[in-house]
Amino acid sequence: MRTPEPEALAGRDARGAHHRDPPNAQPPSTPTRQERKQLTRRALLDAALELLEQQSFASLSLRQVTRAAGIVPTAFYRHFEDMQELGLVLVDESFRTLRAMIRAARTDPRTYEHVIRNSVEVLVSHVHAHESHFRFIARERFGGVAVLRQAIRTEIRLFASDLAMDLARFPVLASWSSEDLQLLAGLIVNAMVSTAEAILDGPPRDPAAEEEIAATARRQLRLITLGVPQWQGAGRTA
Amino acid sequence: MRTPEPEALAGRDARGAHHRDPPNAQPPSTPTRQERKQLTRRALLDAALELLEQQSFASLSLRQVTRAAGIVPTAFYRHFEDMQELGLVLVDESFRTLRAMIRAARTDPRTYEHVIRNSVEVLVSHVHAHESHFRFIARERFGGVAVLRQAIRTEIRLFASDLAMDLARFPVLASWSSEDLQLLAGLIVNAMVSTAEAILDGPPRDPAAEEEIAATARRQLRLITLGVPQWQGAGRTA
DNA sequence: TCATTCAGTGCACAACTGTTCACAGACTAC
DNA sequence: GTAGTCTGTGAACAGTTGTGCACTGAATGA
Repeated sequence: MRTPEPEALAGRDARGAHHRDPPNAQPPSTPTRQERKQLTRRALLDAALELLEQQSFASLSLRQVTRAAGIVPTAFYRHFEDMQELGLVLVDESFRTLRAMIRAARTDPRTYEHVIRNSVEVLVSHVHAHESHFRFIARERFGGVAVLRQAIRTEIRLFASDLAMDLARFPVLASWSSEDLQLLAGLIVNAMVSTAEAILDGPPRDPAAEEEIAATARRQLRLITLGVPQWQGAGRTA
Repeated sequence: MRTPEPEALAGRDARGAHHRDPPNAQPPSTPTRQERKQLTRRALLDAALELLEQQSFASLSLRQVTRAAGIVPTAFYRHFEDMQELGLVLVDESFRTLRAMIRAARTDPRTYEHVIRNSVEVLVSHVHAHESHFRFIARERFGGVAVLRQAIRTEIRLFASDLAMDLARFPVLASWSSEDLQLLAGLIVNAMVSTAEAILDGPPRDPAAEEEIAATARRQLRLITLGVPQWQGAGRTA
């Protein structure tokens, strides 16, 4: 007599469609077949993402996802070969937003102080805007599923390389070797990652606690940048 | 017809006994009942630890553990109430070795350079000596099991506080507020954690790659310390 | 208009899970 | 020596899992 859960397919923000539609807000009254397929695909991804806030990917079952998405288990295979494939899509999605974030942060590369303040702000707001994505990444970075771990690691490395390139545009860093730049970028990425994790692990909606996390992040970054002018090859002898 | 796997109870290094025995190498020919209980308890913990190298705790089943330990599933309850309880014991064990590590590292607090070199070396060797413990911690720090996450977080916080106290003994840092010391300690712990994770995620037994990780760690720490003399309250305005 | 495509259904199966219970038998305490 | 304690056993349970298969019926393209 088990009641099917019809919540998902209709509910949730189903604005995941990639196709260009006229600036007409309403979704088409009679969606095409492909559109409806994309819709349930999104429903699956969103359902997984929501479930992943409370458990890790390794313990997430195909049936849980389909149940939450409002379809029958076997229909899953119309969209993904595997749970693993779904996981990889989530990794990809998550880093897409991350890249959007850093792109936003590097628009104004004036002084350190500006960049720090700006970057931390952008980071915090983006973490909130994509909480489930960030939580997913944080959780699976060292999680039990090797494929996801590897995918995430390469993405983070790419991210750090991007940052290193951006850093090279600062006058103080112009003369640095790319190796040293990577080092610095790695340090900054570490700080940012742990900041994101602190936000996610902190109290849910506590602006004060959050501002303190942000302040700590700013000060950490500042402390790092204070060492920069003193560097000039001194570290290479370490 | 399923063949029971008798490997575990006898095999593995079963030197987990806490009782004082005479410097007689041989284990007693007829171990007492409590001793044998401790032995299978260790077998359970070790089996779990070994399985956790390839999967996360959330996906680790009671039956897997008992199978690997060579006992029947129901016997598990003679030792632990729960899988969760076993997990908490593992957290405790892991941080016991971590604390031993920092204690070893702080024996020689002379100059930065010495301490950095020394600490990194100690870190690397300890990570290797207790690979499975470290991997377990890294994996579950943001894993799917809330209780473990919380336990690990408090332990790390304790660890950072310990470090902050140690740092206070350096002349350059004598005048720092405890808040600033915590900040610095947090930064260092971050670097060390990510170093440990890099070692665990790197190629298994590649001394060259590992020395490079260690070198990066040293340089990261060095860069951080370079900022320290410049600090003097400058960061508080951030 | 009609044949085809295909997202979603429903049933089935074997495998695995956590936990219960009564029981065996070796160690322990008296 | 004997009664009791307690670790490990084995069968059984209800529940969940991934996946194969034949199916339905609506959107699709000719």
